[in-house]
Amino acid sequence: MQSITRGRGLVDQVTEMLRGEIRQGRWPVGSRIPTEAELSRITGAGRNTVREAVRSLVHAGLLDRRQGSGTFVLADSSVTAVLRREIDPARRRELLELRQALEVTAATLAAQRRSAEDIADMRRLLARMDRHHRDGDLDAAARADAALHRAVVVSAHNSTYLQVYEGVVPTMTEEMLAELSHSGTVYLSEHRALVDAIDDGDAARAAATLHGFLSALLARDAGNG
Amino acid sequence: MQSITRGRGLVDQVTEMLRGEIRQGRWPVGSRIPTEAELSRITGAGRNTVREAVRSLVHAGLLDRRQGSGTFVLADSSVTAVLRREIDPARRRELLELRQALEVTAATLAAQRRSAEDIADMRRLLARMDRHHRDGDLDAAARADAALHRAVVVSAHNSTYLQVYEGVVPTMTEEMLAELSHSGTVYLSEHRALVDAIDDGDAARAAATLHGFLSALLARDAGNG
DNA sequence: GAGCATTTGTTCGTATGTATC
DNA sequence: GGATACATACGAACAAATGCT
Repeated sequence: MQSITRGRGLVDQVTEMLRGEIRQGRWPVGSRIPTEAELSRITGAGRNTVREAVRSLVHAGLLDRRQGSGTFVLADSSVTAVLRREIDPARRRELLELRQALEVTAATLAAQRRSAEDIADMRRLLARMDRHHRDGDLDAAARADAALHRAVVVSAHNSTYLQVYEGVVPTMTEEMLAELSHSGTVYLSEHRALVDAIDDGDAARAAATLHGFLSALLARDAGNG
Repeated sequence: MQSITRGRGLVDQVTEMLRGEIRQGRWPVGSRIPTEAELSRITGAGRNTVREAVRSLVHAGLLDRRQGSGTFVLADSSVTAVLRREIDPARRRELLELRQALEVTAATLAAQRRSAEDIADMRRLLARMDRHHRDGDLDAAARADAALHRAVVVSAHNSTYLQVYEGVVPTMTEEMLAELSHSGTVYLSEHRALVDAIDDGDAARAAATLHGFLSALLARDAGNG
């Protein structure tokens, strides 16, 4: 018979198998997963069972099903998917404070653990921010900005941490875009100072730079709201 | 609750309705929700439709279904539910660092925003920790310890923050229990110093106390591992 | 332990809307 | 517009687990 035992929990078994493929990166974010017919053949489960398993991952925010087109990977972590959906963009203060908590500590750790590639990534994103800003492409500049903040968290080398932070990234990127198209400033020098501090391995200075930057945003937000 | 219009996305409508009842506390954590037959009657949707909606919330970690017994509320936030399930207890260092990020910033905010009730809660938990420790009930002492840390985050008055933190609490409580039954020490004076600093409104001292405490745990963990 | 009511678990069949060719 | 395939929703019947008497 098949490798999957028939009866109770069959859907859950298939669900876990799909989740595993996604988590381990064999089906990267953005890619299309095999058709239901193929999945049915691969797993040995009925097509109805496969459909149900896929649906539960759609509910969980990991997959996106488009009729006639296929099923695509939206995120590789349930934590990220749920946070992205649940975080209320209207609570700007709360979001900024969460960023402050996560990023300041991440900057501290990044200064202690950064690799050469980490630094190269951050410098590349800095340059990209600068270039897009000069070119007037504020949309791209905001995305580079968000990517730079994420790169700091990546450099902390803590995957649990990164899972939580990535749930914040989409909402944060939206905020940055609105903010940037409104004010036009990119705070390039502040970001450069942050990367320099991490590069130097100066944890205290990295934390202080980021803390000051986010505090300024918070103070201005309190003034507006 | 509101009745439901037939058409597309009926399952999603029911799901959102159930989620709303849970989020708004009309169905508290631990309580049993109406039977599928009742839900079907209340919403006007068929039982299979209700089942599908319930299933998605089961998968999200908000509900728990027991055959012959009923369906029970497990958590009131998807963020909390997913984090609780996904956080890997084996990654002790990562978890401690996440706690450090969340709790140190929370302590800072708590010192600025604590209410009289917040302080009363924390003092009550401090006393409980002490009492259980003297009585030799380490299990209860560990739970009071975890509850105290949670109370600090509550005092920060940031619900987004609390959602994330509560996902960490169950795993953290387990750790504390293992830790406490191993070492037998409760660090009562450190906790008292933290509460005093928050009570005094001294943000810097509160942050420093908690940062020092968690850093010590991290350092010892690095030594062991 | 036996019996019974309640509740979820599973699987059919059927009807109806909806997308695609 | 018509035909086909698919997705969605409903209902019904029975199985299995639980809790209470």
